Amino acid sequence: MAQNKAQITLTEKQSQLLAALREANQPLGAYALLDMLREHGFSAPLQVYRTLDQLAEHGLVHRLESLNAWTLCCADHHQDTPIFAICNQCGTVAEHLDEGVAQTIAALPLKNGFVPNRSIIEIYGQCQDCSAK
Amino acid sequence: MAQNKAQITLTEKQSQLLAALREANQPLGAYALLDMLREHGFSAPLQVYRTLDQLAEHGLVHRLESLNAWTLCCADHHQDTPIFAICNQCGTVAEHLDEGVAQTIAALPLKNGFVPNRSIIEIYGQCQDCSAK
DNA sequence: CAGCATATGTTATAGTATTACAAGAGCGAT
DNA sequence: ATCGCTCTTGTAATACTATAACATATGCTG
Repeated sequence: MAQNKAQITLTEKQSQLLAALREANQPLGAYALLDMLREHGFSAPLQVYRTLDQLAEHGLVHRLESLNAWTLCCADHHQDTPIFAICNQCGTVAEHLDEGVAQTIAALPLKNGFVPNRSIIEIYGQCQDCSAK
Repeated sequence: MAQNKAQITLTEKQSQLLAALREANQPLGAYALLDMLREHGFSAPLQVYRTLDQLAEHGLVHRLESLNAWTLCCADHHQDTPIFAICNQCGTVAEHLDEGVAQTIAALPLKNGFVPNRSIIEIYGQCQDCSAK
């Protein structure tokens, strides 16, 4: 799935989309991205979805299933399941990696003969910054 | 959130919706439920969504965020985070509970000052039945 | 029963994602 | 070079999911 990011040459559209996500500093939906990118050659939802799929293939963005939104990958993981911590208050997302947790979860259904191949872990709560206020 | 299920008196609509989910034996989207329930007094999406919300409040159904679909709660957990194992092939969902995993996950972002209050864990793979074929 | 709060019904619309097909770009074989 | 093929990109239309806004009904309390 995820490739070595160093080797990747991005297309213009892919770069633009990454820049938009970086600028927003929080997850964005496909149509929010479209609005930001209309002046950079994006004119229809499908162009956004295709570019997101391409970036996700390269492991550069992740989809947050519970938000219908997309966020930058902030780590250099490959196989590991990312664990997202999403702040209810400010909306920022932190990406955690914990091989132990990922393996424990992957192994859990295995007890019942279930063979896992993709896990989604999204945790809602309050981030440190918002707790301090 | 989830109450003692023994005490709950269900409305007619709630019972019908639960029966539909039970019959399907797999997660269903709101509009699929609507189609099944048109002859039982449901005539608009909002009626389905409201009933689903009520049942979810009582802990009788869960929403699968990555599928935009709903499934019966098959256990009698209260606080614990349910872990869903979803078969890519046949679409059936098994609900697992593992306090250890739930706590490990809940504690993970805590290291960074993040205070979690709701977790979503959905694992895709192949179930035992489908593996055997 | 009047007045209020709560729940339910109905219509319209917002938000998210994909299908279907047209048009162009790259590439090997003749 | 150009034909035919494949792969990618563009565009329009539509399907799928969820909620807003308002009307109507139901039930409780004084």
